[in-house]
Amino acid sequence: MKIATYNVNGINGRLPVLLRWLKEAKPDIVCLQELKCPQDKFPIGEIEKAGYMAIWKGEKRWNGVAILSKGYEITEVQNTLPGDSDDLQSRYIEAIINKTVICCLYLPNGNPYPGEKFEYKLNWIKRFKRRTNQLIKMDLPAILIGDFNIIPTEDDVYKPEKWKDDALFRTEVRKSYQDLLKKGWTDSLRKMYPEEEVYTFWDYMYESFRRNAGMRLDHILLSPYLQESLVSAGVDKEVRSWEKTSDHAPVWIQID
DNA sequence: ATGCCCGGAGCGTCCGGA
Repeated sequence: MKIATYNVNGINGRLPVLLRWLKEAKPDIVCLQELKCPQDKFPIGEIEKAGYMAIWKGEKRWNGVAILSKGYEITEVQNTLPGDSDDLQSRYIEAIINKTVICCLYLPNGNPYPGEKFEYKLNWIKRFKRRTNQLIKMDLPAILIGDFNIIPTEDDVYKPEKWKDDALFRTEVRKSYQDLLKKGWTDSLRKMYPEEEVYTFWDYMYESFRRNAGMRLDHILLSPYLQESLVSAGVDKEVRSWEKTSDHAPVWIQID
């Protein structure tokens, strides 16, 4: 089973790129972030024509997450992250597909630091950890997948010294990612590529892609139940070079 | 390197992103 995540940065503007990638990469399950479309503007017709079922949680202008599946039925578990009924941002959707819990997330960016947005990010992480700890206790096949907006280590960004006080790289944010790994979650891309440079995002500005000034923000974490099932993983970096592309590239794993 | 690029909303020019 091939499972992928792709921050599309606007699903309607990105539709030709998304459909081309789906056709070429043939993932079974896809988690999308930054739909940037209201609930009733999700292009479900085109997605179905491409052979996928979908569930999604839109928002008028920003955020928005979706889960696509080819062949396997999707059972939605929840489409908000529990723990704050005042939080109306569409950043979390969870489903069971092929007996596996798929947690699709678009974790807040948190910039500028310090400030309200950074505090919102820390709170969101706290709520997320409550859910991930529940899943660990249940000892079942589960996957945390999406745009974490966290650069896990100094090896995951082109010039770490420039990002010290950025919300993507602050020590407390990095620590929270390491805490997930300590609880038993496996960073699948890092497991498959322990030494290599793995970037998933390149800014539109400053010719970042040409200079390979990238960072690793999109992650796929496996519950202990699944850690021996990981077969392969990768980043479809060439998609970042296509016309009218996203600033993120698709990331995928293959599990037994 | 963050003034520089994008998408969305909507029609001038913001906001948010990372």
